Amino acid sequence: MTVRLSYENGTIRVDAGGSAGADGTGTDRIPPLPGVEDDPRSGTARAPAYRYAAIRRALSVAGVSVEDRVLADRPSGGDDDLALSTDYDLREYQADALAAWHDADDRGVLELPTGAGKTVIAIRAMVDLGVPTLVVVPTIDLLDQWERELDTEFDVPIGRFGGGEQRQEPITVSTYDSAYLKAEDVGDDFAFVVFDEVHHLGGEGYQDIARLLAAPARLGLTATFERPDGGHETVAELVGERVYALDVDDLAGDHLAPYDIRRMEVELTPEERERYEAKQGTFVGYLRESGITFTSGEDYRKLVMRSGNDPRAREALLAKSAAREIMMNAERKIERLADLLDRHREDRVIVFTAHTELVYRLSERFLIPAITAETGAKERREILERFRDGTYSRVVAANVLDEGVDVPDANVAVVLSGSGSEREFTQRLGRVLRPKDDGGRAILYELVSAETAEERVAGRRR
DNA sequence: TTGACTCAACATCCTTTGCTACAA
DNA sequence: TTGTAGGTTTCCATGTTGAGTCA
Repeated sequence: MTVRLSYENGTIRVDAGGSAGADGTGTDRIPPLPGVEDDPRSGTARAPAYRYAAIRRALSVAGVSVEDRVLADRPSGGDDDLALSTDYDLREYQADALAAWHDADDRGVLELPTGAGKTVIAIRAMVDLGVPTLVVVPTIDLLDQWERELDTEFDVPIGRFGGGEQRQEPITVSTYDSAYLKAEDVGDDFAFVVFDEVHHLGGEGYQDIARLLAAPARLGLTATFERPDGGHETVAELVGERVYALDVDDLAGDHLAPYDIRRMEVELTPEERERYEAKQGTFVGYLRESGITFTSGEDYRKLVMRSGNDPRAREALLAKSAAREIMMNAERKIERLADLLDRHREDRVIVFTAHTELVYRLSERFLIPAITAETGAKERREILERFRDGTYSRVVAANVLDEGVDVPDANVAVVLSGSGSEREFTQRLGRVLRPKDDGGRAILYELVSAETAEERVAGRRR
């Protein structure tokens, strides 16, 4: 018996070759295959495309002969294997990471800190496999960076999905958004897919990108694999398990700058304290009265749902939000920031906050260029360029510089306020860890309002 | 080509206690 | 007596991004 595999709209179609089975599906003699189910509408059996590699393996184990048309139906007829080469030499840990990935059948996630050279490993993997490859990235900025990098490294045209262009080549870079829109059409055109910042793939909609692609070889890159919502388990199913992990401390002092984290507590002013306690009291009081207890973030979502038709729940959430704003934007943090900026007059400083309004206040008060979501692409480029060439020695930003932006190196970071997200914290720290020419240490200051919920928030992210 | 706009998607959003009704 | 679920079929607010549309 021969089983025929082909790609159809994001699925792998499975037909028993030659004669159809008695039930008309043509699948009655096929051994059980991972993810394959009967599809009565088309009278065949099929599985989500991401199961392709597992199906191949199962058929091989069962000793079934296979007529595989999945990747062969590409425009080029499958004859487009690429002769790629690279001049990059991998560092020892990069080579170890790549070897671990190959050992896992060319699947899996590498968790390495920002600045560890994840791109280089991916390029080497592309050279090793020499097959059509799709690279998926979260932002236009990263799209540009990858395109430049691949263009310099390889002697083949680089395709691009995103930022207003839809140009496909054997090696193509795409945003997650464009990949989501095109995955069904191009799902059988690539034998290898690289997901940069792969934690994004845990998002509800983005998961479909990986499901619709047939590419048997899959590489995920991230600095922070685990997601608070457990989405990394889905990522592991779609891309492969985490096969190699290093954290910042494994590389600090060697390939990354040595660093110190200094937490500084500031007191709320009496007026802030009064407002904070009132707002926080409204929130906690509501929880107590309505018998709501928190064991996880899930419970918070339930409260949010409840607020849709319970005015008191809504009032409690608004009070919580106001309390958060008071502790995060405390007046004495700004005074402390003034001291720090004074102390680090000779250094390159990035100030991070959680609220845009505070960014503009700090920008006015200290005459520092500001970057928020409202800052246009052109202006943002100019500010970062001047920060890079030394015209500016400090920048204040909301959450925009956390990820996916090529930020010039700094050696001091001041986190005025942030979420409890471990990812956000790791990314912010990563902004000061590029090795210094003089071998100097990087410093991250974390300003926390004493005796507020912020102490717990700050504890959660570390 | 650029810029302004809208829209959709994603991420974070959290407390220190122990009620009430119902099923097994 | 003990164990368990708890509004049903999302979304209080803010920040950020990419895609698409239109002038």
